[in-house]
Amino acid sequence: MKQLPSTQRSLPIALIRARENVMTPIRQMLSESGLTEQQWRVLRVLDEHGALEPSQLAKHAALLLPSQTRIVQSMAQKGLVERHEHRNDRRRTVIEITAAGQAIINDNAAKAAEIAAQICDKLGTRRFETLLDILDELGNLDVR
Amino acid sequence: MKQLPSTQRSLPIALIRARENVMTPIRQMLSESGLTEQQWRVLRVLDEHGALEPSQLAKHAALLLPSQTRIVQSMAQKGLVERHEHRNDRRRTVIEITAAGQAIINDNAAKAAEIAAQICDKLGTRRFETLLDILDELGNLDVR
DNA sequence: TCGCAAACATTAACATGTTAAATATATTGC
DNA sequence: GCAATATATTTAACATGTTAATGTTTGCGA
Repeated sequence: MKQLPSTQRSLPIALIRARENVMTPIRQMLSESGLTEQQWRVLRVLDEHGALEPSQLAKHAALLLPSQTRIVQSMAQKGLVERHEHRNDRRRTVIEITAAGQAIINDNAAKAAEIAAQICDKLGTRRFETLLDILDELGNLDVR
Repeated sequence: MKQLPSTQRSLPIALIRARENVMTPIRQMLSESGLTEQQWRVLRVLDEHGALEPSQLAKHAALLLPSQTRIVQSMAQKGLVERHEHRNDRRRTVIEITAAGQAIINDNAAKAAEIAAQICDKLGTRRFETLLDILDELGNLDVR
């Protein structure tokens, strides 16, 4: 019978720790704009892909729909995004970034890029790319 | 000026996706015992290290203390863990797994090991070990 | 001995994660 | 044209994540 791996060598725990550490400087940056990391992801995805339907946005931003619903609601209240309904098919709604949201992207893009670059440097570009490749594979594994 | 990386190649998002996928079968297993993944981590750490003070437990289980306080409280109510106070130094408290908690570990250890082994297999042992190494490094990076 | 600082831990408040149930809208079959 | 179904989204309820504020206890110095 297989042995349970030590918690020191547990993949879920290692993923949590890595994420926690990586997010620290990003959260620090975003707190000055009053954004959470999830709100920042929403803005970045909308900036990158343009207006999206909720489910597409959720896939790109790695959010579950119930969370995203709340997040988009509060962001709409702050004027960072807008919702538009399709005329004929009322099931379809798209979410779009506003000028105010775009401004936040513009204000923080350089610093965010620098933070990402620093992590890449400290890890080494080769290891960094390897990590992204394996994580991508892991995210697409059929775990059943 | 550096470019913001595409969200397709964003480390934080990749970490989230990977974790989400890895946790799916584990959550499925735990739901039958009525445990959350965090409660499972607490049990595993206590099983592995014996009684621990709150801050030590939090480090091993990758939990923030406020979350852990609530989790341990609810687990104590269910009889899965117990708190013991030091006689002389009332600042010090240790948290210990109970027989009922130990039973849950024993009931699920084999299946949890199998799930971990499957992921290792599907990714390939070599890539799996590389991933753990890089994640560990990333978790210990000084990100400032 | 009194008061105060340091170290931990808990509580509080709000945001998000997670699962299940409810809603809404279009499509299909009759 | 209407009921049943399928799909997409939102609500609801509870657990956890995150940061700030509040306790609590001990040890130290005036």
